[in-house]
Amino acid sequence: MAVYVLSEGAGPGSQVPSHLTRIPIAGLSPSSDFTNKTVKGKVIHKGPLVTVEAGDFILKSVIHEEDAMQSSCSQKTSINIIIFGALAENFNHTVSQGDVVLASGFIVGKSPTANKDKLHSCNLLLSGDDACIYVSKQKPPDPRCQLASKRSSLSCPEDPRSVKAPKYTYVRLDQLKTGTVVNVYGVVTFFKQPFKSRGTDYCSSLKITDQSNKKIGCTIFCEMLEEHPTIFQTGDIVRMHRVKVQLYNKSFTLINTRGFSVVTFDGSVGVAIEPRTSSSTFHFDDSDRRTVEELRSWSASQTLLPSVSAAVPLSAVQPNTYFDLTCQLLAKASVDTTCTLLRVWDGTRCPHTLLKVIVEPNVTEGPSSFSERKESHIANVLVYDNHVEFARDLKPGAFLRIYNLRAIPGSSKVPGLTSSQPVEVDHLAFHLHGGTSYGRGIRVLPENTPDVQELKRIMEAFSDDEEDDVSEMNDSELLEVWSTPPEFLDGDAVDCQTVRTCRHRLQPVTLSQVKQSDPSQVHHVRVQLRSYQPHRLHQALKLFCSKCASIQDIPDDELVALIFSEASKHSKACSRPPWALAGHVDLPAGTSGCRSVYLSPRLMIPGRTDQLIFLMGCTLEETCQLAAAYPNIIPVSSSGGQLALLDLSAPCLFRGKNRYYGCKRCSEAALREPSPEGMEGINERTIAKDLGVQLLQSVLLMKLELQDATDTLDVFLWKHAELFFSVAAEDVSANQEAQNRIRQAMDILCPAEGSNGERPWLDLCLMAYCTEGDERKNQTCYQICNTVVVKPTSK
DNA sequence: GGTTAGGGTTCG
Repeated sequence: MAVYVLSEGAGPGSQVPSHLTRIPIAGLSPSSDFTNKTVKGKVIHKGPLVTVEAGDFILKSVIHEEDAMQSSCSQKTSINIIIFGALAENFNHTVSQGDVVLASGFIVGKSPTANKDKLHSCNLLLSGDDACIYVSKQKPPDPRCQLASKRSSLSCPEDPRSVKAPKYTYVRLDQLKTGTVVNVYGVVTFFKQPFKSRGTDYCSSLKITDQSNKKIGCTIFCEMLEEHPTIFQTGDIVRMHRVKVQLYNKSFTLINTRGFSVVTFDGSVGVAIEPRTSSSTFHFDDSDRRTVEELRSWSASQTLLPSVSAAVPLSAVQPNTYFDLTCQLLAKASVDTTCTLLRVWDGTRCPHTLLKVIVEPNVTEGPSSFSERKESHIANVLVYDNHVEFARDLKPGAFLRIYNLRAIPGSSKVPGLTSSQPVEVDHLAFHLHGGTSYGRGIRVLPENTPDVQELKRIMEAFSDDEEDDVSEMNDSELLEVWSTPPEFLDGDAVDCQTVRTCRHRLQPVTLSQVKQSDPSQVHHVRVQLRSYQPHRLHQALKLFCSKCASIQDIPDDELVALIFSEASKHSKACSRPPWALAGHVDLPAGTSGCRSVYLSPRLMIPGRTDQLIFLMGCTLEETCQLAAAYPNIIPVSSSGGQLALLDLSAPCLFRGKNRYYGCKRCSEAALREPSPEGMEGINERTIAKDLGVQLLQSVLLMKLELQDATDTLDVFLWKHAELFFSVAAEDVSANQEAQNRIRQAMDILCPAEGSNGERPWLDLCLMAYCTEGDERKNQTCYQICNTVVVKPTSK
């Protein structure tokens, strides 16, 4: 007694046991013997599953013989079939209307409904061990059927793997149509952990992209947390079924609809494809596997996608940065109603002195003290507001990822019972601010994730015994390991000047192996830096347009100064735009005179009238001086009697020491009145939007020559350059400290010829990819990814 | 069945 699903396309006949013979429906009569006989028909009606008593069922169906054997129009070729017991339940799960079935082991009875339904005068009764139904799926059935096929362990007698589940079709993100319900695949470029909405559900917010390069926002409302996407980091791949395409703010958004389901995969090339889903019905076949692999490979080659991970180990945390921390919770304590202390570690030691928070032992969950050495590896994380509720459910021992954690230097203002720790410059405090901006939140990581496995490996190697520490090795030992070719080194034995922040579980390879590998792969290497370009680090700073992907040098100051002086020559009285108010601003002391400015009356809010000024007739030098006093300056000049923006070769905006440029190709720049809504949180993005300017982004671009015992290799440092140096590219142009940080890092990684410094070994994650441009088509390039320079521990 | 939100850092 079973329902067998036959493989697609083979036709029911080919996989049915050969001792069975098919007979026509029309010729059935109650008296005959039907041992080893079958009838075949399409299911034209499928009744509900009726429970007679617990575990006993009846189901009525009608099949129609389409390729009627020896039949004429007048003959009855549709017949009722009544199925009993577990077979009925099985049939209900497996068979859909439209399927073609072949039944055997039946009894033929007299149909009591023949007069009413005008069907065959007989019916087929299927019950007991002899009854059998072979199904040939004719169309994609309700996806819920897959659950049934798993539960009831349906199989085809010849080949269990031939059970074909329906094939879903997936819409590329540039093919979305408003109002349709679609299935999609995408690489996550932004996400928020589910947070409580004002309604009844939790809300997940994410943005995804695919090979079409379209970025689509998605909003998922589900009451149950487990129904939400299980996203651990940007770069993860999601597959969503039954999301509706809506238009919001002229952009498509995807929102879950009835029957929504989502599966998430790790997005890294080379990591096992393990679906993360709460859905027990989910379907995954070779074509899904292919899709995931293609998206991984494509994503790895995209320099425009956000960093694969913002994850930084405690050993590489820099003050004044936001980062993601993968860690284990050791203990926690409620500080007050809006703040909870999480004591965490990741097995590495932060070179900065960390803030100490003292709480009473009786409010601490988990151990209230640790060995001195372990204590030095523990970070105190203060989580606020909405995160307090989430933290309440966390258990010591859990593995966590804390998103958008902020490292604040020198802060001693901590609520509750704190030590009277003096404010020292090097003290670092970790805050998870309230809200969900930038995906702020906490997620518990399951034990089987690669990240947690890696964490455990590091933690197991941790010893409370100070002597075991590698840093305690004497110089001659260090010299010995440093002069050993990298392929002979144990992965952890050397103090490396860099650490990888990725989760690829890859064995390090040599550069010669890298060169022999296929492109679109990720490699881990241990190398030295032989040389790098440009040596004048300010030349490493470029301007990048995220819209047209062009990259250009930062305009030379002389050129910019020339544009300003030319513009100021032509700055005579001109008609002001109807919305603007005209005024004057005094030049800084030491220079004489004053200059025309224009203001928007929308900004004439007490206390903030000078938030944004349009400045006319100033030299570059004067503008820079005024930028110290006015937070936002837009240089303008007179053009044809009208007030106009300067040529986009010059900065379109000064904000303090920062200058912002627009893309000439992608901007439709014009002087427009600032939008009032922008004034609440005025910044370079809101201003650029008002002016129609596509802002150029500061990026760092360097070429590094790597070497090991086997070969040398030129690689780029671009997409993850900010992570590598722990600086914001934007700061590099205006901030001496950021410039020094890069200079110092490069001096350590690649000491100048003749200096005493040894070239340190570097653990790097390298991404290989093919260039797509016409000129250098199919050339393999390499970029350093997921790698952070570690500063030597301050003595 | 309809609603929630619609990314863009902070009180600490």
